[in-house]
Amino acid sequence: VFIGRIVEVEAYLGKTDPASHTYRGKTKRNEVMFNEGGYLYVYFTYGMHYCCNVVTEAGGIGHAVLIRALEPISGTDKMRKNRGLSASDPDKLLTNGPAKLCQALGIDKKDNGTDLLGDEIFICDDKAHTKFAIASSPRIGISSAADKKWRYFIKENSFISK
DNA sequence: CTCGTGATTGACT
DNA sequence: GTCAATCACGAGC
Repeated sequence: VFIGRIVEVEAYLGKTDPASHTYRGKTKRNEVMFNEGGYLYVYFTYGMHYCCNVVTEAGGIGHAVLIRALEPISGTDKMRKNRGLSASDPDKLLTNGPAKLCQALGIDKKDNGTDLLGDEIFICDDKAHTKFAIASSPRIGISSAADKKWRYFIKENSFISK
């Protein structure tokens, strides 16, 4: 079992956001994003990578939050194995990027559409870590709407991607 | 250390 | 045919 703290995310706002997969409407690939909030949207990109998003808003809206980085808490040995890293590599290499964290957690196509209220993959409140500074910046790896600062991350956390 | 490029699937024009 | 919300690796400073 894996535990990780979410330390970096990006917002994708459907029809109002040219960089969103759902900007041009519903397709077979992005249909999960049009579910009601609480589902996991996993997409495949660049021929070799998976990235995971948490669907938000009501059904039919098409908004989601891309999980860009985690701070590994538990299960790091298994994550290291999934990533093909050696024991001497630092933990920050395990999950400091959207495709890396999916590989570390073993998330792929089969997890697309997973109900986050189930017992396989879920998000919970972090009671041990409530005080932190949140910073924002332009999103990474996109070519449109680059002026929108919709990437949010925990300031000075060493497990973010940049 | 930074920078440039190759890998390679799926959906849309 | 083109483009995409990326990463790893090798070359060169």
